[in-house]
Amino acid sequence: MPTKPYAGTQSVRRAIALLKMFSDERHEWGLSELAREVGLNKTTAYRLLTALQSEGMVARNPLTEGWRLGPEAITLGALALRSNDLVSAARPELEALVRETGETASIEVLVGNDVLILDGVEGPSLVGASSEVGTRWPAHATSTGKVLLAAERAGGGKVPGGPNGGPGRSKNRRQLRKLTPRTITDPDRLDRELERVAERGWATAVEELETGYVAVGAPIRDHEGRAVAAISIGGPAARLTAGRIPELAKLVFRTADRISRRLGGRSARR
Amino acid sequence: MPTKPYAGTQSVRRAIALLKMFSDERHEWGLSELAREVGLNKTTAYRLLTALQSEGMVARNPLTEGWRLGPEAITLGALALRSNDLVSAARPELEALVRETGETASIEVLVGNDVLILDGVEGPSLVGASSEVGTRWPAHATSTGKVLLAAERAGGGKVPGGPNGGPGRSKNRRQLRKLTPRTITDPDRLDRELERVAERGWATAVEELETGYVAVGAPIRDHEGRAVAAISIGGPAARLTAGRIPELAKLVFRTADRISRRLGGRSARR
DNA sequence: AACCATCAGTTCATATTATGAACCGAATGT
DNA sequence: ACATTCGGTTCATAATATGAACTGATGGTT
Repeated sequence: MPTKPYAGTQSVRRAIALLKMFSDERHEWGLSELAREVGLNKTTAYRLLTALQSEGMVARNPLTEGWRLGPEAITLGALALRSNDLVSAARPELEALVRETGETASIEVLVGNDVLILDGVEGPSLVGASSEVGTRWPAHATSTGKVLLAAERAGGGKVPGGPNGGPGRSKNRRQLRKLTPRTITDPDRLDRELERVAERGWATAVEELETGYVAVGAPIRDHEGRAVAAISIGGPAARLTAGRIPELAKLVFRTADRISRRLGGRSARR
Repeated sequence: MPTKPYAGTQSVRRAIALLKMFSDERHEWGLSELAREVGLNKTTAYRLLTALQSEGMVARNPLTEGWRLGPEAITLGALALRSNDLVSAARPELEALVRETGETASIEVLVGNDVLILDGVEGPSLVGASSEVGTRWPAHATSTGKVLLAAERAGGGKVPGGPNGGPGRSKNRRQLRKLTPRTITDPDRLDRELERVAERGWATAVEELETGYVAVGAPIRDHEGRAVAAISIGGPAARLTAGRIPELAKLVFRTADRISRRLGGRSARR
């Protein structure tokens, strides 16, 4: 079996790969460079792009003639977001949490080694975290990510950078990015941290994602007790002091539990 | 030329067609029904779906085993939205407009025969319009849509239901949907309305989209004077009375003009 | 001004790739 | 007990996607 990474349609995966090349750093691509970057023949890239264009998934900047994401991507994304039951179930609880704590709250899911922000409720403070829906952060540096990774780990799943990746799991061995001086990048340390998180049921991220930013997260569980999402509150380190963390953790934990029950999930107590 | 609607990759277009089957009415599909609905062989649909799944564009509901949109769709959509320069340019102006008028404002683009909401700023009133980003409305029943269609028309473009569709333009001849008793559904009447809109530079939609809802819209133009988007304010008919329309139109028009200039566009004066 | 490099986009012969009829076993309904 | 419908798989076939080579335009360099 030389190279057959996936059964299925190659051209479709290639097309999606093209879409994924767009990022906040790079809204727009020229054909040649884009093709080069994804490792496709220019002709192939061109054909795939025109196909995507005909469906509105990409569009061309009339000025620069560059390729960018199209309106249909927006439509689909918004729809995907709305069809996520988690968001609607969590919204009122998040709002309540913000009222209680005065900090910004959000709900996130694990996708790959990142957490994806599904929804956010801004706190009243001016110095607050701005949680942009749809953005992603490295899981190992966030409270929500730790909570979800801890659940993965407990379920025998693979954890990024983890030392216990099964045989042949080379894809997973990639480096844990250091985002601040306090980001946990040592796989063993992360493993121990996750073990602790799994035990107590909530996680913190103290200036591990961004200097000066602190967050506390807890898991939302489905009817089988699997952690399907996590919520957190976050704000400046000046307000989320070590002394206040336990109290906040309790609130976040309880809110997560309430959302779980809304979804027909069981209590977070293991 | 028998059937060769587009050059390009068939499987990619089919895959996107699958994605587009998801809607607010239908978050989730079973394989067979979905395949039947898009007119694909079940095997083909299955393969395309697994390919999309491997890229995270669709995901499966672990409970029902049904197919739904995946997290990657959310990521892409949010990114597409952020990479739209219009949104960031318009935001502060829309906020100012809301402060001035007390009504809800939004910015929209034309995609096909619909307008797509790119961004919205809610008014302070409780009885307000809720403008959900990413949703679409039939262009002919909205103020923004009329503004954009009027520009199409002026530029010799095709207009939905329009009598002046070029020869062989059958796709375009489809019926104008009647959403309220006041929706314009007669192509000739719409044509006259668009002519008027093009002349004066702004449009209204008085209980044409939804009974009790009134909106006023004006176009945003790029450096070549092409209308690339439109903004509007909208609210309950009780507040947006006929007497108040001209004054509101002036405000909306000026705001649109200001956004155009922010984008390096020229003044809306033809 | 001649040159070179790089761009977007097109052509076309090739075989790789996607395709769909038929099939399987499991649920579900009658 | 039988009939449907489901999700999913197999496999021979040809239709489809592929990429090397080409065109023509643009822009920078010497």
